[in-house]
Amino acid sequence: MRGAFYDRPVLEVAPDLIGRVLEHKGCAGVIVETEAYHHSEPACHAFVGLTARTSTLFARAGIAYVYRSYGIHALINAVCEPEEVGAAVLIRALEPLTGLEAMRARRGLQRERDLCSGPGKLTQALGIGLEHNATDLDSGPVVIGPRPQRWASVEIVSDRRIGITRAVELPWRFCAAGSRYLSRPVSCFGGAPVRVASVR
DNA sequence: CATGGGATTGACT
DNA sequence: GTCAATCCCATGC
Repeated sequence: MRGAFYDRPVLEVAPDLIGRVLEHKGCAGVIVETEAYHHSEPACHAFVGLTARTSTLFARAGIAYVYRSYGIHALINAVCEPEEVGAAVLIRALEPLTGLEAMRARRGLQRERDLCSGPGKLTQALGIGLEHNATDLDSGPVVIGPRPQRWASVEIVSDRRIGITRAVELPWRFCAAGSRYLSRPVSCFGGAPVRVASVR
């Protein structure tokens, strides 16, 4: 059923998104880094409860939560869990797959490794903006699709989340082990393999 | 209505 | 390593 993949505990969905493909208007990349956010912890926007801003986080699973960060960047999340739970997975980095020239044009640089190696970078590269807030991630225009064959099995490591000041101790960042396209290397404090994903 | 703080990035010392 | 850009929105008066 609609959004069923996302209507689960956010700590299950976040690692399950590693290896899947984020696509918009012919530009696509493999998700190699995610972070989980849940209304029970203060780093999550939904911690303050239901407001105009967080209404998307408390909406149905399977839609995008896109918000402006530092007045400049658009960050995209996948909304998870039932409607009474404010939770989402932040997409933090992609390995570029298709539409690299359009990505280079939007980013204004050439180096493949720099195109999507950060949450603000990947939205710029794919042309994703605030207008995509609350849009459906199965029907588009921004779509998350299944894992390509070579990503059917991928080792995932967990780590502390990046760039936050509260609930810093939670190991809710998930990365494809050994990926060269992460926003930052995996810290020496995290790094234990959490699981090997299998085909769904 | 005024204020302050970011789930960031890129330029610069 | 430091720091500014820039704007949405939650909060408080």
